This record gives sequence, structure tokens and C-alpha cells, in this order.
Amino acid sequence: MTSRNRNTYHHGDLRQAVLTAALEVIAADGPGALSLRDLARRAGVSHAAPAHHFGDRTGLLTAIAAQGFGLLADALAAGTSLADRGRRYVRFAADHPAHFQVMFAPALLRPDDPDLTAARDRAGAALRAGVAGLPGPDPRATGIAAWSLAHGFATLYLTHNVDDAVGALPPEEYFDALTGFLTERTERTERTERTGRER
Amino acid sequence: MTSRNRNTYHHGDLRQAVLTAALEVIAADGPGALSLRDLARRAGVSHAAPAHHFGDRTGLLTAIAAQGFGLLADALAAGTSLADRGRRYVRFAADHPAHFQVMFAPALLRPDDPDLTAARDRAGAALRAGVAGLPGPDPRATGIAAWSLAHGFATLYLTHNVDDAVGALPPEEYFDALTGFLTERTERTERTERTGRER
DNA sequence: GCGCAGTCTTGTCAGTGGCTAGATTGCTCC
DNA sequence: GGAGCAATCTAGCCACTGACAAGACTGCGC
Repeated sequence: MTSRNRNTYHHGDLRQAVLTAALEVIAADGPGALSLRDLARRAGVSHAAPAHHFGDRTGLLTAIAAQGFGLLADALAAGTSLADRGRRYVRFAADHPAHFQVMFAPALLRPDDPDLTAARDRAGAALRAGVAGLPGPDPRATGIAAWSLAHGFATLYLTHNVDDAVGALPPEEYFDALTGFLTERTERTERTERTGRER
Repeated sequence: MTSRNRNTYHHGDLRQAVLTAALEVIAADGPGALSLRDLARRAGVSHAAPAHHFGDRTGLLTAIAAQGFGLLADALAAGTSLADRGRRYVRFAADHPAHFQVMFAPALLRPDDPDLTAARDRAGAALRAGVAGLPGPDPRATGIAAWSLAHGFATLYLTHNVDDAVGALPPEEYFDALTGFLTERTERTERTERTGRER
């Protein structure tokens, strides 16, 4: 699929080719099925070529995780409300299952990688941004609850534990319905006046 | 640690020895660090001995997942209320991080293994048992929301994403506080009369 | 005490990750 | 335009792993 341009010595965009091939493999069979040699074969290069870009297997997975946190941060930053951010969180997991898996598998990553920590911090900031002025006794706890709910649902969805309930629906829509009556009720309880959610 | 009893030819309890050694490795370095040969060395047997009990690597992980779902089912069955089951779910994840990881990594498992599916069904039944008579328009959705919340928090806890907030607290206590004001408010809204939660 | 099923060992093979040394290429600077 | 240089890729190697096959050992039931 992502073979080299010609019979040139240099691939041209090996780094990206390896990344996308890795995402395909992970989405299909999980991170355990990753083989640097297989990725090299798919890209049509020698078995040691990927190592130059990522160092080792852990480096590759760390790069994927960093990219994932960057994408997540972008997705969340475009959100307009807490509910909207929840939808986007679930949507992100559904769109980027390979990234999502790797991002939350710390055993596979180099924890102190600067790119990774930077991207993770950015995503964390986007996550906390919508929680600051939240009602309730402890906004941070409310934020963690919201994060837990979205993360848990996304994980259960990706691991096929809620297939029956979700059916063919886009998962973020089911998630929206899931949280809808709950947050509506909460909001109604907290303050009767509120700009209506327009789902 | 779990070496064989004597210099007998038979180990005596190799299956259990391999299982516990595997759980140690997974808890420390994740399922990717598992090596059947390493487990054999730890148990003091030849490199191919574990294969007799589990078939292959996937078989070992499937056995771990099945054991995990069994333990989870037991833990949930002893729960007295939805909130209590949530606490127990989080407690289970904290007590059995290796099981928890493997249980929700379908790529590592043999999906149609009878022991696995039986244990999973049993855990699912225990999970749904406390949701049947729940308030709200869609009890199943409420159950999934509760499951998502507990599962998400447990996952975030195990992946060190909420260390700052939880601190040295037992995670299920933080989780309890997290959901306390939410469920209390919900219950108060739904029906004013209710047997008080006695945390 | 004999056979047999279960358990473990030994030997082997292909595949993998990571390392080192060297070949090739494109870019920069004079 | 060409010489040097750093980035990129290749080739070869070693230790390790999972999986398989064939055989050795053991304890249990008959």
C-alpha cells in the first residue's frame, strides 16, 4: 500500500509510511502483533530501516501515542461544551482505535519522551478547560467523572462490550443519549436557567 | 519464588505456578513482556513445559482472562447496591491489575474459548443484576453508563492518569466520593424516599 | 505389577528485536 | 559545479522467542 516511490535508495517518506502501516496492524490485531520487520517489508525497505526513525519498537509506539494525544487535543479544543467534548472524545476513540489503545498502554511507551509528555499535557489542558467553571462541590472531581464516563464508554465500545446496545449507531450518538438525560437532569437541578442543549 | 517442590520429574502445580508468575510479569511490565520461556525458567521447568497446560501464549492469556472474569463475577455478586458494585469494580481493578488489563484486550485472547465466555457471561449477569429495577427511561442505558463510569475510572487509575487527584487514597473511596454527590442528587431527584447510603 | 494417560524434556526451526559497520543519496557551502 | 557531510538506508549478525515434534518419566487405576 505505502510502497516506495521508485527504485530509489531513499524511500522518501518512510517515517510516515511506517506509522500508517503500524496503525493498520494495531487496529486489526493489537499492538502485540506489531513487527518492525513486517512494517519494513510493507514499506519495501530493509528490516533495519525503521529503527533509524524510531530507535526501537518502544520508540515507534511512543511516537504513535504522541501523535494520538495531539489529535485528541485538537479534537477536544474544538469542542463547545462539556457534552460536546464527551461526544468528541468517543468519536476520537472510534476514529483512531489504534492510537487510543496505545495512548493508554503505558507499559508500551517511553514515559519521559518529550514529544509524548508535551502532547499529553496539551490534551490534558484541553480536557480540563471545559471543566473549570463547572457546578458541583469539586470541579476537578466532576471533570474526572466526565472523563471516566467518556473513557470507559469508549473503551467498552472498542472492546466490543456494548455492541448489543449500541448496534449500528455511531457510538458518540449513543453516548450522547446515555449522558443526555443524566446531565440534563443535573443541570436542571443545579440551575434552572440554562442555554438549552440542541441535540 | 514458585519453584518446584523437590527434584521430582513432575512439578506438582505447574499450571498455577505459571499463572501467578505471569500475573506478576503483566502487572509489572504489561502483557507484551510475557515470555513463556521466562515463565518456564521461573518455575524451574523446561522451556516447553508451559505449552502443555495452555497450548500457546494466547491460551495462557485466555486462561488469565477467564480467571479474571470469574473473580470479578464473585466480587460483583457480593455487592449490595449499584454504588457498592461500582466500588467493588474499582477495587477489583486495583487488586487485580494484570487480570483487568488482559480481560479487556480482546486482541490477545481466543474469543470463543468456552471457559472465557462462560466466565464473561457470569460477570455480565452479575453486572446487569443490579441494574434491572433502576430508575430512568432506559435501565440498560443506565447500566451501561454506570459500567462506563466505573470502567473508565478504573482504567484511568491503572494508567496513572488520575494519580494527582486520587493521591494515596484507596481508589474505590475516591470513586465513591466521585459518584456520591451525583447519584445522591439523581436519587433525590428521582424519588425523594430512599434508603440512605451509609458510606 | 502393568499399562496408560498425563506431565515434562530435548531438539529443532522460523521469525523477531536490536546492534554494528558500511553503502548510497541529497543538501549545503564554497 | 563539485566536495564534503549528514541523513538515510542496507547487510550481516546474535540472542531470544514461540511453536512444534518426538521421546522420557511418573503416578494412578485396573
